[in-house]
Amino acid sequence: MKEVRNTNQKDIIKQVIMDNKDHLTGDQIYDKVKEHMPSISRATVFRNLKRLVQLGEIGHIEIPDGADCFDYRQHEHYHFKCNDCHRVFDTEIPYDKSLDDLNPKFKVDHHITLFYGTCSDCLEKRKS
Amino acid sequence: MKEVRNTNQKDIIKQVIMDNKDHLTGDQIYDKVKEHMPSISRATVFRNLKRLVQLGEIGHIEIPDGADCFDYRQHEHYHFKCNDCHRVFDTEIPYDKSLDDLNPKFKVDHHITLFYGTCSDCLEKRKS
DNA sequence: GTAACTGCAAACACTTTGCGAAGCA
DNA sequence: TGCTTCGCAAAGTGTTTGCAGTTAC
Repeated sequence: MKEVRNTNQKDIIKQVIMDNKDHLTGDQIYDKVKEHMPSISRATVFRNLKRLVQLGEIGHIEIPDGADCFDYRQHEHYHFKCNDCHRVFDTEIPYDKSLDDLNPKFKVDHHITLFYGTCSDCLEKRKS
Repeated sequence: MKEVRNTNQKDIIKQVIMDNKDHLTGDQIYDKVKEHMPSISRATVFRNLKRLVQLGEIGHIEIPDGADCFDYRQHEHYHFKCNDCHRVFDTEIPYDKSLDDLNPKFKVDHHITLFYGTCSDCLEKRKS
């Protein structure tokens, strides 16, 4: 088992994610972390995000088009992505683990569902 | 309305997708098309794939990690991606359009669901 | 004829990697 | 001390774009 060390940069990255209720991309996290530690490098952010996901300390949202997102939530849930502003939101739809067992051909580990459409903010903007 | 022209390269790209029952990435399609037309450029392949998707002539599978795939079928369905060989397969699970209406906060257009796990081929290989 | 399409190369967004230096246990 | 992590720059992957020349209608 590989030893895991605590570093300042890791703490700050974690803090940024915890403090932020949005879903941030790696790059957005990098920008925010740099406010607290201007010398940090992008590679360090991505490396730590990967480690934190593996440790189960943060959640990872896989997005087909564009950058993957990270959030503080642990339990699985579905997401919605706005085609206009490209932001990612949580949905209220409950995660249905039983779907994984519907496929006899594969040994399914988990699944993701992503809804596409227009968020309320962008619907508003479109009217005006 | 913009005029759409038929070109040789577009026909070949379409043919490659129709002939192939797998789910190919843009790059894989490029490789196959080049067998028939060595002078074709990658940009042309991607441009035509995009057009064909917009015209509804081919399907587009959005994959979070790695390259997007294209296939010949029109109707929506879910996919499975093997974590070992990274191939993408169709699932038998019926597309549930009604999920789109469960979210009052957003105007949902469509959704994708992607299952992750191990395909039967890779399960076999793992045993040996 | 003229708009759409092509090939090329360069740019792009996001992420990973190699390497020597720094720092935690 | 020794292994993890860091910062930097460079590479990698998948895709798009700008442009000048070519082609379909």
